[in-house]
Amino acid sequence: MLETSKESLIALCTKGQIKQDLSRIWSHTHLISKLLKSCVDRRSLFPVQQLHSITITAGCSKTKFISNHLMNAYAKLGQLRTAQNMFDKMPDRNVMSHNILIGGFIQNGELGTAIEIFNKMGQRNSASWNAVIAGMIKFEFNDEGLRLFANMHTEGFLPDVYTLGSVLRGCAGLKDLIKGTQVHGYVMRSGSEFDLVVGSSMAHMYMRCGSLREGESVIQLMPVHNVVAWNTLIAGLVQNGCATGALDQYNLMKMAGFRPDKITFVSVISSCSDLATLGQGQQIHTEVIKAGAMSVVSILSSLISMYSRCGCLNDSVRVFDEREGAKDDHVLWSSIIAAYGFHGKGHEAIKIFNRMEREGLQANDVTFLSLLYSCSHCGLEEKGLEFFDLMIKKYKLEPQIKHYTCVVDLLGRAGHLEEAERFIRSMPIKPDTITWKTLLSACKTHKNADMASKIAEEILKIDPQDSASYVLLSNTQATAKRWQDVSKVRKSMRERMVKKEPGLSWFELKNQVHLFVMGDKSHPEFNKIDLYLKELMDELKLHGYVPDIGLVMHDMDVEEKEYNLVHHSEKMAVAFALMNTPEGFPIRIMKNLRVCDDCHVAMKYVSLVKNREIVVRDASRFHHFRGGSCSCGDYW
DNA sequence: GTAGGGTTAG
Repeated sequence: MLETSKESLIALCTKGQIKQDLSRIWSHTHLISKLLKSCVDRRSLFPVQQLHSITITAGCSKTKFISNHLMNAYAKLGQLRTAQNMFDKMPDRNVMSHNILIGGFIQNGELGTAIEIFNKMGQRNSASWNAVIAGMIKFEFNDEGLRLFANMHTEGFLPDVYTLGSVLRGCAGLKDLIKGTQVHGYVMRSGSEFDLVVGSSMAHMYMRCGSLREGESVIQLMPVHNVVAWNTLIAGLVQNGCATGALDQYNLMKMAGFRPDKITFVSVISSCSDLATLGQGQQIHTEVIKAGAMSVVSILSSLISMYSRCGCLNDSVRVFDEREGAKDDHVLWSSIIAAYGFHGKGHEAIKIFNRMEREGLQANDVTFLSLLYSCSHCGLEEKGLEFFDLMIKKYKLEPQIKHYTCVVDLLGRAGHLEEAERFIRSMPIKPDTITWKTLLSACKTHKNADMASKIAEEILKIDPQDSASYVLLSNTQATAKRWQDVSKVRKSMRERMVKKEPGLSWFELKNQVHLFVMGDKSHPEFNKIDLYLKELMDELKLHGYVPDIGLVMHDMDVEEKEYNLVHHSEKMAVAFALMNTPEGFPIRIMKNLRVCDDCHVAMKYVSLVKNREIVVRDASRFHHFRGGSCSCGDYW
């Protein structure tokens, strides 16, 4: 049929390297289909065109088998118009021809055209359904994808592992636990729960819906694992706030003989960010270098963020400056802007943004969010409002709730409380509890107890169980010495059974994390710490420290109040750190809530009296205490 | 043909 010899055909597609398995193929048509496939894998279009003309000369270009494969190659290599032309001219299209074209359009982002082809198909098979369902879910039309899954079922097609994988991804995208659990039922009935892809997708679905336990058990029940299954588990743990568990699984994964890939690294680096365990972060950074992955943009952005959140801004800057690979990736620029902002260096953040504009890089919504955040955290109200304007007018970006909340923060921190409230009420999006809480926190900073009560009401209308708001409100009232109001807040908390989130601080010593819970005596060295704390506080008092007992919520006498204040988790952590580190060694402490006023004052005294640099990361930012003052300028 | 990830307000 074909004049061209086998060897020259193979040479054409494999750059002269004749492969054993290819030269064993006898049928020319079979060989051509194999060669086309290899061209797609190597993403080279030229040999495809060559093969096309050869088949035309040989007169076999119109056979169904060959033309389907040619069309597939064109479609996969982005030559959709050519593929469609062939499709239109095909005398006898079959289901496969349709499916190929659908897949091609989906891969090239033309979902609409793919759906059109699907709708016009007279006959479909499971693969046709799978292709459109996967496409819909890929482009986040999850609802539509799931609807199609139901249609597929009513038309008598049985879902296979491809269908189930896509559908589970759709449920994950929608965070729809109910639908996801129903699909779990299908999975069990079809006996595909042990399939690697289905299992990982299902575990991912559960974890995205917050069902950590179910996700873990799906993974554990799988008889065979691969890197993706491990990654699903590790990422699921971090995303559900279980960073310690993620790092444990990471170690187990390595012990089981799996090599972490870029996605594993991203997840574990982000765990170190959450825990602010610098030592482990550095260790993983070394592993990344050894694995030769320092040019992967997602890893670099995680590293920049990790170092910043561990209190080492210099290292963030170093990773950014020495970045290999994509120098113009806007995510890296956004990361470094956020890193500066996290440390209260708004002017530096703005400089980076200006450089970004000069270099013609496209800032996106995240860039602006980081920028607004940086401005509000160092009192650059005017600048921040300018950027908000720039974002809308010049960059044509539609602000999201997060951006609006930043603006509220900008206005509120600067003391323009009424303007902030007006701004919230005039927003085109409905404010959420976070937006209101931002304003409430500004009320506390500026000691406006009346407004605080009003704003707290708004929040409790949306979420009556929001403990942080009760605490903020009560603290604001306490600052204004409105004791009756304080007890009113506490009463309603009791009535509604709202529990205050306990204050936690932790400190990393020799790669081990020591956790301190407010008022908790369970640390093995509690007695020693307690004794040391007492001495420390007395020493601070000699230098002028006065405990701010107004902040303690409970009805107690002065001595008890002081005792309570002394056992705030960050004070216990700093005592433990002072006891266990050499003189002059900087101390890094992390806290889950915002640092309280009294601890903030005490830390300043500690840094002065003990001549130590203390870095405290609280729920919203960093505080660098040195020589009796704090980098936040008492503004947090 | 299929799965898992990064920067981001409080």
